[in-house]
Amino acid sequence: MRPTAHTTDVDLGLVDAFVQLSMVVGEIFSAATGSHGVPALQARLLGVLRDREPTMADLGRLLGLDKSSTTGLIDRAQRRGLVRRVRVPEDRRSYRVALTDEGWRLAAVVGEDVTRQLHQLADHLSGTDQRRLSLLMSSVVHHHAAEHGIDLSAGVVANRRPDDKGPTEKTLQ
Amino acid sequence: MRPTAHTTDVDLGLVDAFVQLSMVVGEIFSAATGSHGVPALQARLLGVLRDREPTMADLGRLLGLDKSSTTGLIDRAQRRGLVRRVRVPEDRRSYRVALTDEGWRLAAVVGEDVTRQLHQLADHLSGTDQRRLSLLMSSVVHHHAAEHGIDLSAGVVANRRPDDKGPTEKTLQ
DNA sequence: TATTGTTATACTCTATAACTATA
DNA sequence: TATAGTTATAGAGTATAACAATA
Repeated sequence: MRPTAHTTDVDLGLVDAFVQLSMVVGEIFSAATGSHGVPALQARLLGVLRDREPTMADLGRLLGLDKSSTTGLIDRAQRRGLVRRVRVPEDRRSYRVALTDEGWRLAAVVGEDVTRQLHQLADHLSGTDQRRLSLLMSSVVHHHAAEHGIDLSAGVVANRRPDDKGPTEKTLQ
Repeated sequence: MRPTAHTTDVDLGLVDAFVQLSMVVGEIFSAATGSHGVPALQARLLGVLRDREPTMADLGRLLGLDKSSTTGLIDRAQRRGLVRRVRVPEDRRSYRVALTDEGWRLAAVVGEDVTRQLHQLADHLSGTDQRRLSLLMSSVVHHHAAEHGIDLSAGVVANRRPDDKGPTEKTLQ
């Protein structure tokens, strides 16, 4: 049960390891989505929309954005043809945001790319250490979410099963 | 040597744990630096400058920025009174970027704040699990840096010893 | 000619305040 | 009045291309 040989690297210390890992992951994420022409936040949006068709206000809560920031995000994503605004009949002030066909396509390919590249980040670790790292990071994330009343289900680009097309599969093809 | 009780939280999986942890750390970092009126990138700049007095080109390499982005960053930081441009006599095209007194002061208080808050992020884990997590994340960072020829010494806001005033201590007070 | 750095331009992303339309 | 969303504005951060000054 001792760590694999690689974990004998110099310890950065908890705080620097947090910060530097976070920068590495952020750079990989941005580079992967950018290589498909999708800015990082819009890629995150695609991931969130694979699971739901939120209103603008819902989306602001899920992504932690001000309502005006949400408007701007959806404007830009709509200009790229990734999402559309769908009127809500019950409340004519409100929209639901949904993926377009192009949005579904990009969500899939970008999600696969991000998943593959982030897996490579840990492929030098033993299976045991990979599971250990995953559990410890998950524990930190859950602990933080619980302390701040955050809904973890918002998800990211990478967290969908490949057969899960989401609530609007009728709009596909 | 079994994990502590908390690590029995639901496993997000390696990829989602990477992404969500990276978002949590990024948010904590931004909020901590923002509470002192310092935008995140400028805070990272302060951390880097505690260790050296780089030229604009050095800085671009250290932070992974284009030279035009570096110009913009130093312009903004200078406008806040955090850094100054120092002429290099040997090459009159070049500047060195150095912290001002206010820059040194803010680098210290912001660094302490970030360190404290990021430590809290893992304070529910046992000492053993904290060390394990630190080592595993360090291993991932080192592995990634080695594969991409990256200089890890760039550092972050948090990685200085409190007694290390850096190369320009004569300019303090 | 090559390098250092700036400027012009164009995006993305973020928030505050004022606004419109609907509930 | 309160809520959903947009607009106006301001600023941070990113990059590409054209440029000036120096090596």
